[in-house]
Amino acid sequence: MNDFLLITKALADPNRIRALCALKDNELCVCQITELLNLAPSTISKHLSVLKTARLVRSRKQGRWNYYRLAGKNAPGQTGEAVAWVLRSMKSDPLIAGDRKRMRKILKIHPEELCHRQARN
Amino acid sequence: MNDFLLITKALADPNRIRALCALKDNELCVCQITELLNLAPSTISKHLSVLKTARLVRSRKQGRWNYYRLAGKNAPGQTGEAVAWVLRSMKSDPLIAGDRKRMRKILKIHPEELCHRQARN
DNA sequence: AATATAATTCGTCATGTGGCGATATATAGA
DNA sequence: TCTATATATCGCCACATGACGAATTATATT
Repeated sequence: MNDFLLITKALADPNRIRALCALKDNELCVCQITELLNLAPSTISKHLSVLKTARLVRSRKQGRWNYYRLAGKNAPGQTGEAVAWVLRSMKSDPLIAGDRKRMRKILKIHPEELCHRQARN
Repeated sequence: MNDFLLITKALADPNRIRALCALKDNELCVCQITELLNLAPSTISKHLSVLKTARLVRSRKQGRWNYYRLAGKNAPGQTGEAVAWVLRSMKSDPLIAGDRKRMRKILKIHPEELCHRQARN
């Protein structure tokens, strides 16, 4: 029950759903998700930690960058199933579709350059 | 996205999960769920309205009693799928198992008698 | 019509949660 | 070693949410 509630609570926020969906096709670093959702980096970091605690995402540190990716379908417990459910449910969501479009542009910018831009603000 | 968040938010509370699971095998009135969860009737009513707004349950009024049941698998949108996911996830949960056991006893008491008892407290 | 009562709605309180900026941490590069 | 910087953590605030009891609503019974 506890693990299950970690998952449902993690899924009960629109920005976390958007982040999950953005991770569908790409492994992303914090600054890329920050750019997509237009929130403070600390907020994004917190959201990602909630998703990670629920085991919906995993992360990999490479240098100064922390890359997040979706938990695979072979993930333990109900997490793989949960991720699949979210992605299926959001398949034709207009907001998510817009995010996908914006993400394509963001992906063309190198993460390093992206972080530089954010630092200037 | 909005409908989806109604569902995930509805599922992000342990008492609502317990109520959903209790409805798996039986249509129940408010006083029966109140007896199971040991909360104020107004609290139960609110929880059920949250579940209903998310279309996870339906209700039927019969006299003074309001009976709630799970949304069927043919429910619109993602609700049928969501209910099935919850039930599957909770299949071997000890708290839910205890609830099932207690619910068997509660079901032996006629709802009318149950409400009378609660009124006395 | 008047009363009793199952459930809902409302008002209130305590707690949880999302957001931010400031600070801390860890790592790359000079 | 010292500096720069990508994230994470912390402290704070505004708002959302769960709980209760009181008041309201709707319906059965007298």
